[in-house]
Amino acid sequence: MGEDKYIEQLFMPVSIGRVSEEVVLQIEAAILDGRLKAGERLPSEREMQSQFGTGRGVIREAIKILKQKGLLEVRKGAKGGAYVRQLEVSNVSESLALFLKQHQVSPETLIEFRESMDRTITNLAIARSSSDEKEALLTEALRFKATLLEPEPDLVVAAEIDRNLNIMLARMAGNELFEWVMHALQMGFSSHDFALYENASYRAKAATNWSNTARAVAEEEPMKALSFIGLHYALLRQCVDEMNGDAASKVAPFLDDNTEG
Amino acid sequence: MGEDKYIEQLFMPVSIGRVSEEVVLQIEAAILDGRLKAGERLPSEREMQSQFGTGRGVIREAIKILKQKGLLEVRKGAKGGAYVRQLEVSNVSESLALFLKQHQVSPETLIEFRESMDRTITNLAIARSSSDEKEALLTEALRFKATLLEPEPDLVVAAEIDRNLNIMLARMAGNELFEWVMHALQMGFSSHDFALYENASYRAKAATNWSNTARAVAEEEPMKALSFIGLHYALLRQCVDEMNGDAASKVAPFLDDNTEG
DNA sequence: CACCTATTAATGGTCCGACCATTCGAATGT
DNA sequence: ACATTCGAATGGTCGGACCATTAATAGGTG
Repeated sequence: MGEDKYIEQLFMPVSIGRVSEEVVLQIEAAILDGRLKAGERLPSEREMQSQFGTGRGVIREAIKILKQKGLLEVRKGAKGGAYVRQLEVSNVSESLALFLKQHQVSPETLIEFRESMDRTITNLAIARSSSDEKEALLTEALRFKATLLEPEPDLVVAAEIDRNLNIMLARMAGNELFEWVMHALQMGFSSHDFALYENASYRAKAATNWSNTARAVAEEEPMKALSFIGLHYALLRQCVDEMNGDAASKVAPFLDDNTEG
Repeated sequence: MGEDKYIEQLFMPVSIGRVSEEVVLQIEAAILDGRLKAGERLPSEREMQSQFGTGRGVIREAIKILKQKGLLEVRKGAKGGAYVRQLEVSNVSESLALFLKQHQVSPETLIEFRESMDRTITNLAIARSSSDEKEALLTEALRFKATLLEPEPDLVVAAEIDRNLNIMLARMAGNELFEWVMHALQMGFSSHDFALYENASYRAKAATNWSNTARAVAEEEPMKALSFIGLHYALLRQCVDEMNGDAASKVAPFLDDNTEG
């Protein structure tokens, strides 16, 4: 009974404007204020229907929206219902990826942004991460190289490792924001990364370069690491240019000289 | 009639899994594939109801979700309906702001990230922006300073100018991503910026510093500009620390010496 | 007693039909 | 020619019904 009282005080009957919007706002406010915490369960649709003094369709639409926002998780069946959820990066990532996709951001714009972030991340990662983390990064980079140097490399697996390497490095920077933004960018970027590994020549260079970068990080050599980062993006730019049919001669041909350090 | 045929081919009757999800996916795919372009109108709910072979509630929930994603705009009345919309940054911003709010990101995390971006942005802006843009930035910075140095400064207006200055600078970098990410961050950050201007002492320093930064950009002096950027964030950190009751002594007291250059 | 199975109740998912509110455009009347 | 009125299209809301899924419970079986 006491619990019913709490719940009854949680929501006010809807009065103004678009009813469903109002319901969304009230529930969202309750969550962000902490009145509803992660893991807690909202009343059933039919209960809220009477609490808000509205139809069930309105409640359902509101729940769907909040679910889409990532604030709720809906389970069906007995003991089902809407549960408050901890927001995840993937929600932001999806939103950004959708935006990038519809806006047709040029590859160069993405490359430039990511390169600038990678440089900052690399510096921070070298300064802040533990030696264990640095070792783990190197190990993963070597696995990446091994995967790509096989006669018939599994590009799907390689792309997955590549993503993971980027995320690992970002996490080592010790600032969640870098990790999240990096994560978000990769969703709107993966197609280009993929292109880099379809060409056997670039594939080898990029793989070697990643392991060189990881080693420089492990050895706490920021200048070396940044050099390799630069080379990575130079390769990526060259590859993208070639795919677009631009004259490859625009890029320095001596990029071919990349060898194991 | 020909148009009806097109529309009929756009959507397939729903078959698998959660029906509403399927409807969302089909419409979203049609938009992202370009089969539905911005400004175009979707069939009415009742038409889609029969095209998808489902109930109207399902269609409504799907439309609500796509509206929340920012892909659709819904108008009521005759000639109303769901219209395809161009995605805006604010969608990403809101998503990110919501995330930051629920995750209680520490001020230092945000400051650090923004400072690193600001440094990159400043370099790019100096290199790429036109002299007209640089002049405009300086003019706005001076207006900002004038606003803040009044006896009773309007903090709301000041905050607005501050936001605008940041966006202007980011735009001058010539890469939309910086502008967008900056825009997104400000929504989860404004409270702290505000704090900086509530204290009269910080207020004067920050205002002067912004105009110094803008002048350095206008004079194409990147090193100077970056110095001022650094000072801005040093001030912000000090201010945040003080508000948290931490020992202010942790910050160098000679930050007080900031004067007009 | 312990374990498996069938029943039951709660809940979200879907569908239907009705009515309201808003908006546009055409018909109508000055 | 202009203003007014009316009708139709459309989204918004409501209430009820039924289905599908799930967890808990009751009951049977070893």
